[in-house]
Amino acid sequence: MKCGSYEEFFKNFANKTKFKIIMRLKNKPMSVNELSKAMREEQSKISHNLAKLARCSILNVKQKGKQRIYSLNKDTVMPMLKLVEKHVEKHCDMRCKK
Amino acid sequence: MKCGSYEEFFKNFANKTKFKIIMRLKNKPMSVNELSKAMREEQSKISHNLAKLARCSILNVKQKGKQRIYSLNKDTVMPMLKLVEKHVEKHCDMRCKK
DNA sequence: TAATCATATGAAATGTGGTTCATACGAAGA
DNA sequence: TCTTCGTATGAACCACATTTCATATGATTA
Repeated sequence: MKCGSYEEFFKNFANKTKFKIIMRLKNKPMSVNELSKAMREEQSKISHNLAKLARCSILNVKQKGKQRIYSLNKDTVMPMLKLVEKHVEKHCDMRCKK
Repeated sequence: MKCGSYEEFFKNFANKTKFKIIMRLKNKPMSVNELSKAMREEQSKISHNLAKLARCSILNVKQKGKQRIYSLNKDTVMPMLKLVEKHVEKHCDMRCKK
């Protein structure tokens, strides 16, 4: 990845938009437009965010005609989310939403 | 934890100061002043940051006389860091500093 | 209980990243 | 090659998190 630091890597999980993208891509790879429509967000917003996610190899891209299909790097992301889930289960108090 | 969301949780790793604190506490628990001096940062800065880390149960606190000793929640944090290390090893290019 | 040490806290100032908007680029088909 | 569709990009703007500074609180000891 061209990601310059651990901090940069983690920023991708520390942001609502990026986190939602990650969640969407857990199910299936998607193009920019698909994501944009599914999330009801501007195309450029999604695009900017995808760029940063891909830069840290959290997502992979492949071209398919005019579209770019983004997919999740599950090897890293899935166990990461599991860890946090466990953490929340253990330490979460009433105020915690998720 | 009183941490309201995954995003809030991850913000602690996505910030230089907080990340440095985490790294320091990998070795041994420390008081606010110890950290402050070791990191050459203002006491209040450290204190503010510690508060957020503790709020998400990334750190634990215990009182010891006048001091408050902060320690790392290794159960969650260590495997988390391992995951990212692996990720970096696999995907990191030349520009990557760590 | 006064003084001191260690830490926390609030608000203002500062810094930084995210979104928006306009536009450019690239691929594919007519 | 012109047009259209899909996506990327740059800069200005905005929102929010972080730091700073002054001060308050809590624990301990003389």
